[in-house]
Parts: sequence; C-alpha cells; structure tokens
Amino acid sequence: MAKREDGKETRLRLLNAAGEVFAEKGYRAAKVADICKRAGANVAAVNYYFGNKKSLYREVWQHALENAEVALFFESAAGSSQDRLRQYIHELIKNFTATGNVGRFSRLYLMEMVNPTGLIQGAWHETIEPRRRKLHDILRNIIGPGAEDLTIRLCELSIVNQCRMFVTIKHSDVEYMLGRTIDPKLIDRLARHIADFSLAGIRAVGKLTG
Amino acid sequence: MAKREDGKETRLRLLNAAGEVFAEKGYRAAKVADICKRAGANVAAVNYYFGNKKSLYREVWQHALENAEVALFFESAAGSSQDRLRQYIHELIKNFTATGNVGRFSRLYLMEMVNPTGLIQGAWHETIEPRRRKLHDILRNIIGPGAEDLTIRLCELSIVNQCRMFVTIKHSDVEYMLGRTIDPKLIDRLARHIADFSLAGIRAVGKLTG
Amino acid sequence: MAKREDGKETRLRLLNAAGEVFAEKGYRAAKVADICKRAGANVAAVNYYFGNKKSLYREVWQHALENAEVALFFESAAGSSQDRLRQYIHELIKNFTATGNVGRFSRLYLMEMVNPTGLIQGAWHETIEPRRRKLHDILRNIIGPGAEDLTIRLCELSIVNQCRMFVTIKHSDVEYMLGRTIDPKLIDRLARHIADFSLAGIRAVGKLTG
Amino acid sequence: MAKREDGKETRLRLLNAAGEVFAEKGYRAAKVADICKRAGANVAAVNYYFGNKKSLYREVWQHALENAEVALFFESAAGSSQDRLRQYIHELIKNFTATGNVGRFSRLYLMEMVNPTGLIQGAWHETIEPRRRKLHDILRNIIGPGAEDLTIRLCELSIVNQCRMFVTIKHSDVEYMLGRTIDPKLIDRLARHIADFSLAGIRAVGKLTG
DNA sequence: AATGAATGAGCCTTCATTCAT
DNA sequence: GATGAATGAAGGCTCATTCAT
Repeated sequence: MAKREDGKETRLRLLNAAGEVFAEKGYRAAKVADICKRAGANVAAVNYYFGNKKSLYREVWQHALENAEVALFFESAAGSSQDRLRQYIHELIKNFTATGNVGRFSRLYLMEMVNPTGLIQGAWHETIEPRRRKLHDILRNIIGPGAEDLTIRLCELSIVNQCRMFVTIKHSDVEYMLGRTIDPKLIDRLARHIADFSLAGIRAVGKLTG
Repeated sequence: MAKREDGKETRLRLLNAAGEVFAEKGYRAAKVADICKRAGANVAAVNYYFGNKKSLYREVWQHALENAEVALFFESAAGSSQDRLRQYIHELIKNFTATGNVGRFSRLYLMEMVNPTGLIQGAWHETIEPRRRKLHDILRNIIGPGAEDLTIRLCELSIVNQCRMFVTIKHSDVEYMLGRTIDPKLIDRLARHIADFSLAGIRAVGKLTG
Repeated sequence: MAKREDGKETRLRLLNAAGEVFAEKGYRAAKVADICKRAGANVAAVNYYFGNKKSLYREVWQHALENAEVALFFESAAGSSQDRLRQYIHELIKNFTATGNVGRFSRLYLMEMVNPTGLIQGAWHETIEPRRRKLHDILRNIIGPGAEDLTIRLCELSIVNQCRMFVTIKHSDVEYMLGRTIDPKLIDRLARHIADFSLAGIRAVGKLTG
Repeated sequence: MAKREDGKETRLRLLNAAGEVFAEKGYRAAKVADICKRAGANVAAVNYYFGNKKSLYREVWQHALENAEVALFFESAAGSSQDRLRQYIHELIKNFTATGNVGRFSRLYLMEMVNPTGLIQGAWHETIEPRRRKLHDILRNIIGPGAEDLTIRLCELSIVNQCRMFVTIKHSDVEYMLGRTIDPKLIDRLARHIADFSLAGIRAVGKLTG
C-alpha cells in the first residue's frame, strides 16, 4: 500500500483490471474510470501508462496471449489419435472455463468476434492458427489421408463450436438447457460427451467422403 | 415525406430500424440518433413513440418474437425422426443465415447472450423453450426412451452450438477455418455435415447411456 | 429570451461569440465552454450546431470573410493613383481598427499568422489575393511600367506592414511608442502619415529600379 | 548522461529548451513535458528548478534580456545619421531573422504582443525603451530639431513595423506576396528596400511638419 | 401529433503539478 | 539533489433525453 510503488506494479494492476472489465463489458462499454478504480489508481493512470484506451486494449490482448498461450497446448501429446483428440477437447474446455487470464481471454476473444474493434489485427490470427493446425493434424490422423480437406475443416468447426458453448456459459442458455448449474463434475461429463459425440461424427463423415 | 402519415407507420419504421441497428451494434453501441435517421424520423421520435431507448429495445424483442416467421418455426415437420432432425438443423441454420427479421433476430439473440442487458427477462425464455422442446422430442425419438434425460440435453447443446457458428459467420474465424468465403452452396454443405456428424454422434452417446 | 427560438439565432450568437473569443485568445486557448457561455447557450450547443471546435473555427472564418469582404474594397475607386493609394490605406486601417466583424477578423487573421492552426487553408489565400492585387495595380500605376515586379511587391509589404500595426494596437507597444492613447483623430493622423511616408518611399525606390 | 552534473547545467538546458518551445508555441501551447524532454530532463525538473511554468516563463525572459547579444544591440553605430539608420534597420532585421537566442527572443516578443500573458510586466518596457530611444535619436538627427515629437514617433512605428514582417516570415503572407522563398540574398534586398523606402519617407514627413 | 432546438450527464484525454523516495 | 510515479482539474466531445411549439 505504499503510495509510490514500483510503477510496474500499478501498470500490472491496470492491465489485469482492464482485462476483467474489457472481458465483462466489451471494448466500447468498458469505462476507463472503472478500470482505474478497480486497479486502485487515478483516472489519468491509463493515459500515463498506456497513452489511451485503444493502446491499453491492445496491451491487454498482448498480455493475455503471452500468459494464456503457455497453458494452451500440451506439447507432449501422446497416445492414439483418439486419445489426443480427447486431450485437445479437454484443453479447449479448460481454456474456456478457466478463471484468471485464460478464461478471461476466451471471453475477450468472443467479444472481439461479436463486436470487432479492429484494434488487434495481428494478434488475432496468431491466436487461431496454431490451435487450428493442431486440431487439423489430429483429425487427419483419425479420418485418414484419403479425406477431402474441407471435410476435416468442417469437423474442426463442429468441435470448436461445441466447446465454445462454455464461453457463453454465464448468462446463457446452457444452464437452462441442461436444467442444472455448472460444476466441475458436469464439465467433465460435457467434455466426455463432446469427445464421444465428435469421434462418432468424425468417423461418420470421414467414411462418407473418404 | 408526407407530414401526416398514419403515425403507426413511423412507429413501425422505427421498430424495424431499431431492430437492424441493435442487431448490428448491440444495445449500448446503438445510437438513438442513428435509429431515427435510418427510420427517416426525428431525433425525438424514439422518445415520443417509446418513451426511451430501453423501452424501444424491449418492444423490438417483443416485435421480433411476435413475428410469424420466427414463431411458426418448423411447424410442418414430418417424416422419420432422422428427417425431422435434418429439417430442424436446416431451419435453425436458415434462421441464423436469413436476412430480414429472422437473421436479425438471431444476432439480437447472440448479442444479448454475450452482453446481457437485463432488459428482456421474460421474452428470453419464451424464445428458447419451444425450440428446445421440439429438438428434445426429436432426439428422444432417435435415441429411444431408455436414455438419460441429461444425455439428450447434451445432444441438444451439441447441435445448437454447431449451428450457432452461423450467427458469428461474419468477422469470425469460420471463413478463416474453412479457407473460403461463405455462399449458399457451402451453407448447404455445412447443414448436411452437421446433420451427418450429429446423427452419428447422437447414436454413439445414445448407445453408451441407453 | 424565448427558451426555444429560431435556432438560426442561437447559431448566430454562437458564431459571434466564437469570433470574439477566438480573436481574443487564439484557437487553442479559446474554450468551447466560454464561447457557449458568452452566447448564452449550453456546452453541447457547439457540437449541435457545428459538430466540433474545428468546424466552428472554420465557420467563423467563413462568416467573417463573407461579412468583412463587403466593406473591404471600394470598387468605385477613382481619382489619381495617389488618391487611390490614400483611400486604400484608409480602408486597410479602418478594416484593422473597426469593431465588430471586420476588426475581429483582422485579429483572427493575425492570430492565424502567428499561430497557424492549419484549419483554414482555402479561405486564407482567398483573403489575401484580392487585397494584394488591388494594391499591386495602384502601385504599378504610381511607379510606372518600367519597374521590376519585385520592387512593387516590396512596396506592398512596406505598406501592408505599416498598416498592420493597428492589429496589435491593444497590448502592444504602439501606444507606448506614441506616448498617447489611440483615438479616432490619431488614427486619421496615422493614416495620413503612412500615406505620405509611403508615397515618398515608393517614388524613391521606384526611381532606383525603374 | 551523468547522474550528477552541476545542477546549474540542467537548469540552463531547461532555460534554453523553454526559450525555444515558448518561442515556437507561445506560453499556453507550450507543454512543460516537451520542454523537459528537449532539455533531457525529468518531467518534474521544471517545478524543481523554477517552481512552476509561470516562473519559468519569467526567467526565460529575464535570461533573454540579460543576454549580451540582445542587450548590446547596435552599440557601435557610427557614421552619418543615414548610415546609422541603415545599420539600425540591418540590426533589427538580423535580430528578427537570427537563429539562436536573438531570433528566438524576437518571436517570444511577438508572441507576447499578440497573446499577452501578463506575466512579464517589467521586462517588457526594459526591452522596448532602449531600442526606441536609439531609433528616436537617429531620426531626430535626420529630420532636424524643428520637427514635432509625434512626427518622429510615427516614423519610428513605420520603420519598426516594416522590419517586424520578418518575425512572421514563416507561415505568413510575406513569401506569398513576394512570390519567392526567403534566402539571405533576399533579406539583404529587403533591408536595403526598407532603408531606402524609409529614408525617403522620413524626409517627406519631416518637411511637412518640420 | 410531431419536431427542431437545446441540454446535462458522463466519457476520454491532456497537462501542470505534487509526492515519496 | 533529482526523479519516476501518480494525481486533480479541466477541456472537448457524445448522446439520450427534454422542452416549447
């Protein structure tokens, strides 16, 4: 609570506060004043550390990517392709449901998808591409080399969009549709469901076009 | 340009304009002035006809829900359960990709999901429930009476969330992942993919728990 | 004092108030709030009528040019070239010392010269050119066709810059140097002085280069 | 980059930087942060060394006035009165067009004239008076003892205001009116022009009132 | 019944200044 | 003695809303 601190610390507090507020409200609706208040700093702090709201937003993405990316991809994936797909889905869901940087980032991501700010350009594809590549390879292994590329891509979409339900899990119809509240056990069940459901789906469409 | 129209007509134009703008920008980012301009009405028109922005938003939802196109949604379903599921998916996608009231409503719906305004309470469940009921019945028929209710609900989510990718089709990663732009032929392909993928998935998880 | 007036009236009041404040303080130091207060309007009035401060500034120039220009050039100039020069100088000084639109414009002009805003581009040369042309022709007549063009242009500058002292007459060293306060009689004396001084000057340099 | 310089040195760098920035932008538009950056000092340096922006401004004037280049201005004038006038005009113009302290000071002076800060009271007259005195004596010699004092003062104004065109030489109409860019040769030509033009003017008005 | 005029509250940003070290 | 951190006050702009006609 020292009055004049390291400076990097206040900056970090602002970054985290901004991450939360942007994730909750979206870029436009997020108020600089709210961010500062949540970080325990003055209104002018955002300008002091980041220049303006736009730059702050970009830095929040940068920060989120740098920190979230770490947890994102199990490099040591092993086992059969089926096992790897299960692992992938688990990771994806964990990513979407996580608290802290990772979960927040997922929400940030959806916000940007629904209400594009046009402020993050590069970071966007840097985020998507490696995830997509990974999933693509797994699916290719499961379906076999004979399948159309489009078939695989459609499977990617089916899987990613099933997992994405977790992004909107709050305030959404997910809980309503399941008739119960979300808890870790249910999340596990969902992950298994998506894996089973998808593996069958993949095989089915793989046969049709392979 | 008539100075004295019916009065109800201006009101309707405002309602439509508001639907468009809210769907495009979301509640907060939508500007009353824009809505009025698009409706060819005065700045004060919104407040004159609807009291304020919030009431206008509620009326837009009400209007959308009362709209026959949305409400009568897949009444005429017939054939085997598999066929009815295909029809359902097609309807859902058509709904999401349609222009005019229907597609706009879908976007409104997503906007509300991501950025809840807390203004529409009742209308929300009125929308979801009948759709869900319908899908539930179809799935129950396919899976059989022995299955857990939760299993069916998970399948509902899998299907709905696959279809939901169309809502964010613009500015999203869908086109990026498919490596091509969306056109009617591709939408058809996607619908078939989701149906095939899901039917296989349903059967698989049905067996596991049934 | 009607609460809701013509609208053009408030706009005009803003335009005049802005003219005064910009002339007194310069573009940057002029406060929108001050302008509005002086015009008896709300802070948002500037945005309502002119969009923003910059546009207001441009409109003030436009307005000043349209109104000042009327009084600016005696089209019916007659008499010998010497007489026309005297007339020109009188006009110029009257222009610089006038109250209301004309005098204010001169100050605006000087402000722009010292602290260019880069906002008025076109209006600038439109202002200068006709004045310059007129003086140029008079001087050419006095000096004779044999003189270098540069010589004439130097005489233009000598005259214009002598007259320009009136622009800075307040807060300046003019009163201090003259040892007395400015009054209409003194202005007359100054005009005669500048005319006599300049006519002799013109003839002298005309001989040298002619 | 030394952490421990004399301390006086930083102060001096600030003074010079401030002189430049104030001259370029005027008091209000000059930013403390800019001044500090240009001086290679910390944002807090101005307040540390000078208390606040106002005091810094006053010290800049004081510094400029105390500066030998400005104060010793045309001490060594000799020759006939005509020659001394030519010298005076040359000095004045050199002063206005000079780079470094002197030219900067001229601009500071004009800024203050157009946009009085009310901060320099005393220094103001200290600047004007000795210059004026000098010119006055020269003119008195040329015109002769019989002339009205007012006549001489009017001539002073004519000369000073002709020379003053150099202060606003950038961004002004001077280049536009001359139809060419300013270079040392042209400045020389202008100095000669003003001298010739003025000498003739002086003699003419001297005769009229003498 | 309908509208152009006008406003107030709130937001982002700037900047001189202060403070703790 | 000097500085990076932090702040408060104020300015420009946006926008939903209100008012008089």
